[in-house]
Amino acid sequence: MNTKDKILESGLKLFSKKGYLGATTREIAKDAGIAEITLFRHFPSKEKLFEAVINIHSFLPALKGLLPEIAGFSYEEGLKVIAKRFLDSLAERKDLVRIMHSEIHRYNEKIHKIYHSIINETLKTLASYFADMQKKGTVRNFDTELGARAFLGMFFSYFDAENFMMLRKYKRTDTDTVIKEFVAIFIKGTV
Amino acid sequence: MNTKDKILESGLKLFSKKGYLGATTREIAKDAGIAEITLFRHFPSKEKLFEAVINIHSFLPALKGLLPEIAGFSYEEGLKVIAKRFLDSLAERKDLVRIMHSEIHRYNEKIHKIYHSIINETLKTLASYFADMQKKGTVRNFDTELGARAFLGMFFSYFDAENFMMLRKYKRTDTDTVIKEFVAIFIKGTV
DNA sequence: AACGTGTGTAAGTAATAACTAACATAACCT
DNA sequence: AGGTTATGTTAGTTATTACTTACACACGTT
Repeated sequence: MNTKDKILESGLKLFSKKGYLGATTREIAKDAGIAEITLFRHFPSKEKLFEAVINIHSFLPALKGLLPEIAGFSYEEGLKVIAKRFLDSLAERKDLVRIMHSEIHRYNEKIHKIYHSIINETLKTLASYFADMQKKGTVRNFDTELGARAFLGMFFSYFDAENFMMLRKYKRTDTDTVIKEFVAIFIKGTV
Repeated sequence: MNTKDKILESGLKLFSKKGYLGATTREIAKDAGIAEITLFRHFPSKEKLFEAVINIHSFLPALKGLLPEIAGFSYEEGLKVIAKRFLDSLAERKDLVRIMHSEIHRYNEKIHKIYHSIINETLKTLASYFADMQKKGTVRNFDTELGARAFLGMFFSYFDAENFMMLRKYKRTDTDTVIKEFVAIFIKGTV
């Protein structure tokens, strides 16, 4: 791995562990196994490094291409797949989600934009799925965007509690149970 | 208001706005309208002040005595009241919730306790309400604690987005709509 | 061999932060 | 009146941190 990537990796690690102010450039450099000045030769400032860390892990929502994939599934199976994919996606980007969650209100528009694009795109994907289901007559009439928020909200909140609040009442192995129960509630609530 | 309270108030305000590291003692003192050294005369260190701020606002949620209150209500009305009360409760403690979200990793134990007291008590209240409803035959059989998490998760996530992520797609005045829609989904999903 | 590029080491600067020392003032209690 | 208490003012100290300067080493290319 080249120097720049090492710095980015250590940046992600330490920013997510200690926050933007808590992580020092010295520490990041040390963790990356390079000299501090080398960090500044690659990134003009700590802030630019932070941005780079965020941007480099900014991903296209994995759920976007999901609609065609689940087109043949039943409503229940479709929702289960979406829920699972959503939780997996969050878990993969756990560190990033944590940074954004904790730094978002004191850090400027760039983070906002990225966060928006992640959440909004997911919401829209889901809302359009619901709209399709309404056209087909599978589900009743309801505000599709609110429905999407309700659905993802259940799972995001679960993820949040599980990973950050350490409310480990239900262990990781029970994720499938959670998905099943939440999806069941939602399905009966919308059909 | 006496000096100590002024310091605590400014502490809450600035810690929640800028985080523990981001808020300086000078700034807190200035905001409280006192000399910096007076702050240190009341609190031996910044960390002790932070603890005091957290502890002073740590209180039991108002939802505990809610069950008897909604005993005569319909299932739908009961859930609406609980949702509203939960959202109001979060809104009242907005600053504290924000602190907990951003500083939870640095200060595990204390923040944990508070978080637990707010969320857990609400969860239990709700779960026991569901259990009652199951006994009465109003709702179907489902895991009451998971149901409570699903229900509150929808609203917590909504609150989170509304207040911290600034996903202001729905304005504050629409809260009633959100409650109505979420409750409708949940009711149909559990009856 | 000469040069550019990427890196390291060592030392340092400037700003800021937590926290302190010393002394003054004003209010209140006995 | 005298003493205690809570506060202010001013000017520190000490530690840390983002960021820099200056120089040297190693490597590959020409």
